[in-house]
Amino acid sequence: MTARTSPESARDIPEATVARLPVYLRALVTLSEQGTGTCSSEELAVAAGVNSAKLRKDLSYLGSYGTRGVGYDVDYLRYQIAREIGVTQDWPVVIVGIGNLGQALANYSGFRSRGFRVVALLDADPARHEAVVAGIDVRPFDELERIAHDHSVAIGVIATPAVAAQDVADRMVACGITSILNFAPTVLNVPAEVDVRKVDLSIELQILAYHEQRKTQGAATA
Amino acid sequence: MTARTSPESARDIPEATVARLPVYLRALVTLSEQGTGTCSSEELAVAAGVNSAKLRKDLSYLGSYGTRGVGYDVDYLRYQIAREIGVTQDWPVVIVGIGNLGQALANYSGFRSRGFRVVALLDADPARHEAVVAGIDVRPFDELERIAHDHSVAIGVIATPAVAAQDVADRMVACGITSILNFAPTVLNVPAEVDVRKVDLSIELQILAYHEQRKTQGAATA
DNA sequence: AGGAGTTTGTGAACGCGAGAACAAACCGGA
DNA sequence: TCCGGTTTGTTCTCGCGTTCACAAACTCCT
Repeated sequence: MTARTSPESARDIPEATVARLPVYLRALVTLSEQGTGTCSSEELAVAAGVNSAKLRKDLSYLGSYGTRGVGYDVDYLRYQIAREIGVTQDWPVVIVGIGNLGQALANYSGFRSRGFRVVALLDADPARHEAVVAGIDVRPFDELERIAHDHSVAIGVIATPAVAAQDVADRMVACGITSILNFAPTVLNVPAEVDVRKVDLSIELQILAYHEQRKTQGAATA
Repeated sequence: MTARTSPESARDIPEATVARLPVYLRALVTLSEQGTGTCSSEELAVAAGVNSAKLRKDLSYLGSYGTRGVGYDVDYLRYQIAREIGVTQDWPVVIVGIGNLGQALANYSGFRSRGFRVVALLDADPARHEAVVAGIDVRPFDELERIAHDHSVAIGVIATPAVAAQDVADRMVACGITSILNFAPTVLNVPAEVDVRKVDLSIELQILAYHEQRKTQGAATA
């Protein structure tokens, strides 16, 4: 029987809620560093930039970690969310494509502090194999299989040009990587069991441009 | 009278559709470069990684640009979407915070090719003011007001550390900037008329980690 | 010219997420 | 122990987005 009621919550959390949990977690870390021991849903909601009703509903999917009339214990809730997301454990990550963006990612401190450990930087260009970025040697892309196997890597980051991204993704999937964060501006084709999240810098700007155009349109047309 | 039925479509496009239009645009550019003159909704949907029914409904908000029994003229549809988004015009953009990420953004060719022109790179750190990134001088942050005014900048990009982000946002808003793309891992407080879009690298990884944990959980518990 | 085949555009049903509103539960003081 | 004040957890309703399914419209072939 397939774990019909797993002991520790984790039934099925709505996707929209999952996307907000890291935001709550960051807000809690900030509150904790400020020395706040307890906070209400209203305070935490303001810190996270959301509605307090939505926040409470989100947290209710994890369980009842608050106390009515009091609020939430900051450190306790912080741990519970971290455990739910899975950042209490250590996630080995490999980054492929060490251009400007890849280097920025490798240097980003927000990864390590949240349970992600960059175990390798790979690039197909031999000219980059001499480099050391963020204290890590840049290695040839061909070593992907060995590294992924040795470190049991489950998460891969693609920061290559668009043309190379699909090949990289195919190789990653073949290595047993089942979660991919894709910064290349292209649509990746992967098996259904592999999760892909896409971050496209120019798309975000275009969405802003659309709204900006609508704002100024009225004045210009008049 | 406030343009009650503007001649060229643009009634009110659902937010979810707006977010996908840039994806369609990129797929159309790719098809056009491959020499494809016409495509069906099914072909375009595959290229964009979406459902064909959704694609057709999205396009229907712009108008009837297809031909039944035939499909869409690639270049024509491409122009219509580009015009709707607003990338047929030129958008001056200022980037604040020229660390690793800011440099990556400045060098990103996807901006210029889509109508965005980086008019200035600003940084508060004097040590960076000697640098030239992507052919553009890095200038002191204090010049924001002058540059924003001289170039009529409406869109700003924040790539600073989290602690500086709110100050930068405040100054941007005071300059008349009404659209902000925020890469700093913090919640920005801005007036309602200012659009903010957030890109958080570590949040995306955390979402992947959550699903990854769920995948392996069953096997580990058994 | 007419019919078979193809593809768009849209009406309708369905499911998910957001927000309001409230009962249940807790704390502190008398 | 009881009561007022506070805050959580949850129910309910509403609106948006997705998907199905099909009529309308176009092309091509005979």
